[in-house]
Amino acid sequence: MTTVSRVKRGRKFDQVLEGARTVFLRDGFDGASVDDITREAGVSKATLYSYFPDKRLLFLEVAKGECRRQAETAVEFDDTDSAPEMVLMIAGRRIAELASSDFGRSVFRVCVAEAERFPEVGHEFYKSGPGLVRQRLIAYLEGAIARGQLAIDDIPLAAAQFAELCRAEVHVRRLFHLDETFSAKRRDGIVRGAVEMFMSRYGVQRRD
Amino acid sequence: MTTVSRVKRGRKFDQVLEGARTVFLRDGFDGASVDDITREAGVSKATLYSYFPDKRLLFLEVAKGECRRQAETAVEFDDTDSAPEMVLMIAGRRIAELASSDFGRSVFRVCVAEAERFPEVGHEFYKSGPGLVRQRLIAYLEGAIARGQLAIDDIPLAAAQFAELCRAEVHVRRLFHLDETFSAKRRDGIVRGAVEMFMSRYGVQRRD
DNA sequence: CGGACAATAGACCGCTTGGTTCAGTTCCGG
DNA sequence: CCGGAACTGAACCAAGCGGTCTATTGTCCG
Repeated sequence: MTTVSRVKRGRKFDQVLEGARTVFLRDGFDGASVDDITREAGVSKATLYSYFPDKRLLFLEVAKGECRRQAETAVEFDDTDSAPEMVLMIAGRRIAELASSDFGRSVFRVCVAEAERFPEVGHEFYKSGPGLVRQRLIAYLEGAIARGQLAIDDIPLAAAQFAELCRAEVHVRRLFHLDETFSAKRRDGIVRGAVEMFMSRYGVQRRD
Repeated sequence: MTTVSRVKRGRKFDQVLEGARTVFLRDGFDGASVDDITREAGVSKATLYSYFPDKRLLFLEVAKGECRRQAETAVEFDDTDSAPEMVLMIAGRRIAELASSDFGRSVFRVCVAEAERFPEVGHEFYKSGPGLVRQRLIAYLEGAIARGQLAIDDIPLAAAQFAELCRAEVHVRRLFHLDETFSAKRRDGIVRGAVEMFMSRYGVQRRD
């Protein structure tokens, strides 16, 4: 049971955080009023302010939490023994999925909007999103090179390129509401294009 | 004393727009107060409101103007007869420059932040930025294919891929303040990587 | 030179915001 | 079932907001 430090101080702590999450991701920092948040959380203002000294800190807490959630959805590389085409296809799908999801879009939007005012949010976002993906891709690519499956000189660049290719169009068009959804099919086409391009540049042997 | 005998109506119109531009790009829509803008513009509130009925409309005007400015800086393709490597290298440099410039970053940030509240701003941004680049790239690629310089099946995808490759890392790292500047050298490296990748996928003949 | 009139500065208004306070209510372990 | 901590709801505050209004300035033309 979570009886240890749980019940100590704050029965409604999670409610507050959850409400803040909803409202901040929907309306941004300025767009969200504290009253909105309390209403959404089903909690009184005094309760909210008993947990968080001010709106700023509450926002930072939420933002960091969302970045952590984002990190959890990031790519992982398990079956590193398969052909790079397969591994990259699966990884690319994850990247494209996040880029086109409502969650990914909201977090991105809010972090971009507030990165000037809250630089730490910007860093956290990068570290838990694009940065983490990049890092894991690099690790995989190094392995694949060692295994003789790929030939890459500038590994960090290659990692960035692949990730960027998987987000091509998807990200931007979702951000600016040019497409409200991306079908798995359409996403797959883009990811396949990314893999083909990547392999034709860095693959050690041609395949038809 | 003003030696200028100008059109009476609108002496300070440009001042207002310029001040609004500065403040909106720096602080966003909510972050910018009308008083900030008048102060920056060196103009009174009544003057501002004699030109624009409200803050919303002023913002829209500024946003559209910035998108237009952005469009002016977009790639153009003149010397379409050179080798694709050269043409793409030059185009890619332009893309990477805009992505890493303060101007490009500010406009992007503000448009992302407000695309929810002002959908037209989002559309305008896409149309005058990534969309325009994409469109011109497509036109160029079609020509290059006709000339037998390239072999591409999905042209729009290829265009998106190239643009995205040129922005790899640059854009994201600037957005979230991981790098305050990108040297021309570093940018060139990324663009060169983009061109190499693009050519190894879509070039009709291999070159070493 | 002077009267008409548009452009201006900035005081002003109503309203919302973030944040505080407090008298009372609910919850829960002992 | 008691006592104290957690929670509530509403009232309240100062500050700042977008937007308006008026008194004043500057300019043009007869």
